[in-house]
Amino acid sequence: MASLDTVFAALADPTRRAILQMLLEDDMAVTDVAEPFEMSLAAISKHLTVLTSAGLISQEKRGRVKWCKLEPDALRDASVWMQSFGQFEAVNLDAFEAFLEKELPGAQD
Amino acid sequence: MASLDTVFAALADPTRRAILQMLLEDDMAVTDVAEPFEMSLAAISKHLTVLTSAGLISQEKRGRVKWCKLEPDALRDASVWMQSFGQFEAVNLDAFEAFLEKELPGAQD
DNA sequence: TGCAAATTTAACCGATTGGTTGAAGATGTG
DNA sequence: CACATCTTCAACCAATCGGTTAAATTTGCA
Repeated sequence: MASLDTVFAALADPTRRAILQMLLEDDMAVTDVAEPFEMSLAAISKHLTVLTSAGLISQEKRGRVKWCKLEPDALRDASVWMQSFGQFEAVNLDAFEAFLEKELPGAQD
Repeated sequence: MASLDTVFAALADPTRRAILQMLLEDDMAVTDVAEPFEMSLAAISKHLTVLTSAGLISQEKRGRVKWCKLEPDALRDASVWMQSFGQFEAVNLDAFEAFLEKELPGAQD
């Protein structure tokens, strides 16, 4: 399971975020992922390795071609982590804590 | 306005995420932020600079003491970006609960 | 077989990161 | 004023990052 560290670090690069956007459309071969970028194929290959070890994509080789597939589930932990901050004004935090306490008996402040 | 790059990069470090967690409780002075960590005050000061330039916290000096305050709005852009991937529109309380268990084992607060 | 295509590996590079230590600034207090 | 407290700055260090080029590897095909 990839850590929050590796997920956030993977998302911190604009090239990698653009790759994820592209893969939202469809699965792609490495060469096709690299095409719009003005950098070497080797650099894109490294970016794809980073995304894979963060669990954000998976890669499957069929013949000569390695297909890249988005794995959006990997964003769940990161998204939950962020939204716990982003919405703490919108939701009633005291009520939320009360909820947690009810759902997790023994969890004290 | 801080970029997605700097926000995600700031979140990619566990010390900085722990600092944000602490600031969820209340505003804190730099020295108090540093107290639980086994690293120098200068290192924490650098982490706080990173968080500030990402817009995730603000710092205000009153007297000798510089107070650190969480700025959760800075997560909105990043959150919106992640929402473009679909299934993370709302806070899922069950997922949040599971996440807390994983990130802070035995320490619900 | 022999060549072209798809992708990774290796070696290298400069910039950045996350940490250290020690000194230096600010600012309250006796 | 003298001194302690709060925080940053400066210099340094090893490790990592994002990129390069060139060579190697794996696979498909005429």
